[in-house]
Amino acid sequence: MAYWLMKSEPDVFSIDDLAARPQQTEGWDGVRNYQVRNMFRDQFQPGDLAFFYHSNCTPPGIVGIAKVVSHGYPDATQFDPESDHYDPKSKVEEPRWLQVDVQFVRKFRHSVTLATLKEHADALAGFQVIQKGSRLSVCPVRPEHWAFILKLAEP
DNA sequence: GCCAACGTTGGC
DNA sequence: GCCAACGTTGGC
Repeated sequence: MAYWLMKSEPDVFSIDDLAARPQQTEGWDGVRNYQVRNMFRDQFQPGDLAFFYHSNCTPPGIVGIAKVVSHGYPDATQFDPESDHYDPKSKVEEPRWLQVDVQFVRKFRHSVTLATLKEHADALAGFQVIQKGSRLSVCPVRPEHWAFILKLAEP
């Protein structure tokens, strides 16, 4: 079982939105980055856990946990001309973009802000989110980092 | 296959 | 709103 971090802008889709969905489950669609596509395709497994990260907000940080509940599968929005994520170059026979489904697990009483994460740069060496210029919307989390951050969130 | 131009992300 | 960092595109 692997650990992940998934970013979302709370104005667009927050952890509270996830908790309010039917079955508390939502398709993580609209990702248009090949590295993330490959992670969805090759590495994501049902049962994996992910930190839910709020980006582009004040303050940015990890706000809770979601569970991966599907393998990677074609993202329907790439074929929908009405969608913001429409990709005219993607073919149904050969979908370019994948999504996974995630389910709400819990929200932290206190989120772990980016500033807090940076204060623990030593313990979190190699953690992508505190790397300057890190822009991947989905990234792997090492088990020791996962455990360390959990202790920050729920001491 | 290089690389400049462009678009996007996301912290501040 | 600014801007640094990065990914992608497309001309050559």
